Amino acid sequence: MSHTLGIRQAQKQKTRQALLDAALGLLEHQSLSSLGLREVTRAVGVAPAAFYRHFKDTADLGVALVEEALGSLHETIRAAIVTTGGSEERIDRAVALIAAHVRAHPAHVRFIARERHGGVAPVREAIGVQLRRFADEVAAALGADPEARGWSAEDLRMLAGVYVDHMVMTASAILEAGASCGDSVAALQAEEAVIATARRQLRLVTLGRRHWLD
Amino acid sequence: MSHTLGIRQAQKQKTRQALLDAALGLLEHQSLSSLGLREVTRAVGVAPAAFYRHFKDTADLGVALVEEALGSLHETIRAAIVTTGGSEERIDRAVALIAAHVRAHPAHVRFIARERHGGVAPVREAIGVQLRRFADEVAAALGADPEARGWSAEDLRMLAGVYVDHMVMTASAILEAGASCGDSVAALQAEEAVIATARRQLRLVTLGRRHWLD
DNA sequence: TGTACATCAGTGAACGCGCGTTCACTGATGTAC
DNA sequence: TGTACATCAGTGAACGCGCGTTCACTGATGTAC
Repeated sequence: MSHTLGIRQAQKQKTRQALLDAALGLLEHQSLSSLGLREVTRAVGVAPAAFYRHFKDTADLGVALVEEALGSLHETIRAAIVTTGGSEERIDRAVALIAAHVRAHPAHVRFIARERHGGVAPVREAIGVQLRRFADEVAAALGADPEARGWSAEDLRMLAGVYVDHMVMTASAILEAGASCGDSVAALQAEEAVIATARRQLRLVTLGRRHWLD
Repeated sequence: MSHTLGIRQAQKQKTRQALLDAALGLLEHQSLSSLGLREVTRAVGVAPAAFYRHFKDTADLGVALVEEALGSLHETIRAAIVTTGGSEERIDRAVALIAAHVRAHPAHVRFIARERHGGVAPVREAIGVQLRRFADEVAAALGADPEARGWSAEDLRMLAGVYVDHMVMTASAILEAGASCGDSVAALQAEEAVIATARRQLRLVTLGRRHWLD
């Protein structure tokens, strides 16, 4: 039989998750550095003091949000890496995966884009660490590809950095495109334009990659 | 004879600039959305109410900071555009110009990177408008180059977007590299590594660009 | 040039408010026998 | 199974504090004659 959490632990987890969800919602229109502990507990419907049973302060909650947000992104990246086929199809699938990720987790994407260079150092650092980890993973995958024969480790890392940065920028741009249009038809068109540009940019990178060792 | 401002106007400008400078300093360790009006006036040494003689609120001050920060960046971009020579030299000079810009205006660069996706909508939009303007300008310059024969307007805009985004990312990365090392020798080394990577990335783009119409 | 009045950048006191943090508490859940 | 005690997630009241905003004001600067 599976190990079920005690009722107490399960309830605690539920409250913790409610705090994280409420915070993520509130962060749609503000930065973490201005998010108040009382705002979050008010949104959940618990007493302010209850916050301290789960987090030291809002920066601590922010770090937890980083784990959550980049955990989901990690899966998307892995899925994009294992894609096979010609470069054109791989580009299309990678961009489609990003677009789907943005639609599935818009608040997570916004949070990462906003706090990546935000005013809360521990959160900024947590994001930096994870993105560097993603880049290492992408670099390893690129190195395994026969196309990368003759590439130095440094060049592979550079290329991986381009891909990871491009992914974050594209995700954020898709989000922004969708948000800046009141009309939902216009929003979809704007998103499509961003997606088309992202594909074009990846094609440019692919061409550069192909001629890197010329 | 030159038109000198009245004493009153000159004093007002001086106070206004002091508010902007103080705010920029305070924003090194926080986001605009958590910057308090009283913090700023306290740093300058004027009464809180004096703030309202210059700005409606801190978001309004933030928009003024965008003008200031991107005004200086605009000059750097123009300088990078008019660079001549082989692609390798142009890349070296463009990256050197960015590095010099970061050293000359670190707080401006930090502000733009932080607020580009930050929690204050008017500021985010002001930055977006200006960066799009820069991209238009770069696209126009690229279009004038004989290398761009046969490129569609859309492709030129895409390439310009790559350059502008890369510039902002690189500036922010140089800053971060310099800040994350306590040791100043290590900081310089870290900055150099970022600069070397940025050059490599631009070389990749140049190669892609050269084979775009193949 | 001198005088009388207008302007307005900056003052300082006051306001109501929500903040983060602390504390002793309650009562449901967990545990030992 | 039942009982007695321990744990601890969440409560609610209290605290001191700094916030944004308002207002009548002051006094240097500007202007008209």
